[in-house]
Amino acid sequence: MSENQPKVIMLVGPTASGKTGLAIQLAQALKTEIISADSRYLYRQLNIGTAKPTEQELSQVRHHLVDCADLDQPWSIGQYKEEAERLIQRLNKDGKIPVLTGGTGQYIRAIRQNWQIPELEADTRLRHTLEIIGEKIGFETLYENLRVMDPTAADFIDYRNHRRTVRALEVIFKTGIRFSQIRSKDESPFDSLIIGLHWQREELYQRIDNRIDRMLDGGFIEEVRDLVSNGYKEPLLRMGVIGYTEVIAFLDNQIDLEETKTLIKRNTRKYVRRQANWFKPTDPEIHWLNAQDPAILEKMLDLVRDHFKAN
RNA sequence: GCCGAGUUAGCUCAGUUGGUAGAGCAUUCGACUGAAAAUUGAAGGGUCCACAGUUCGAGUCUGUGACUCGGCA
Repeated sequence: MSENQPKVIMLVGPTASGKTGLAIQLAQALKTEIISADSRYLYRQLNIGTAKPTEQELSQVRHHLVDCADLDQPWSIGQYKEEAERLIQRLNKDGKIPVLTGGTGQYIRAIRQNWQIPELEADTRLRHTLEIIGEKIGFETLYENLRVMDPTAADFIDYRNHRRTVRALEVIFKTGIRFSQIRSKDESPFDSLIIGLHWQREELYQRIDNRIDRMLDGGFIEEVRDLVSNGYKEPLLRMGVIGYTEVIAFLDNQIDLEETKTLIKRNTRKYVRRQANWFKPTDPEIHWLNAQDPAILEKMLDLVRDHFKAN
């Protein structure tokens, strides 16, 4: 690793694994700051249901990329990567090794693998049009069109995945270039230490269940009711935020409270399993630590020392 | 005690006129380049309550037993 490579500590793990608290402790010990890698912490309007760090927690250590967007102006992977990388650079200039933490695997991987993301903002109208066409002519036919224009992209996109098919076509139509040609990976410009928090599934599921019960008893329903009355129902449903979707159904009298709880728990477990695809036990770069180890903070500090001592 | 209904995957249940079984949910694994807490693919898992009988062949028909749930006494 070269001397001038900006350094970053990534703290990853599934939802409810304890990242928030440990990141704060770690950042305090290292006198540094936290960069969130959570696609739902970005939005000011989302709080209890996303288990966002509390005011009190946020005041302990400087956090970045939390509460920086509005629900009606959603961020994206491209924007996230740009901002996060800028922050990593800047904090390094101040002599700090930032702690990048969050559960959005795509964001983390984009930085780790230095994804070159097509610089093309989402065109909601075009997407909508393509979806309508897909429904008319059949998504298989739409997909066949993609195969003709960009066979490579068709190879890595499942024809049943409408959303990805539509995005690929969107890029092709708007740029005239094949989707598979504009996206790429690159060597990471950062010297990163990646620490993962490991839990047994059963225990994690239990923690999640408890956390959801606490959210629902702790004002989550009121939070969603306020959002709905402030006109955020549409963006919330479109975005598909676990918890919010189910509570909206509850407020609309489509399901009762018991069912709401069950559904949120079920969907959160599914999310945990999807997250595990981004943070794999077999990933050679992730230093997995047992999340329940009482000495975990010391172990993290050891890892930091060992990893960065060379430079 | 009598009458009725039932017993099939971890759970809830399908299973057509007999040809050794399916769905949803759950569980597990995978994909992911400007919506990603999104979107999406795949897999594992059943001595079909037990025993006997009819039949070339029984989850399916017959008998007996066990258990469950209703109703009546």
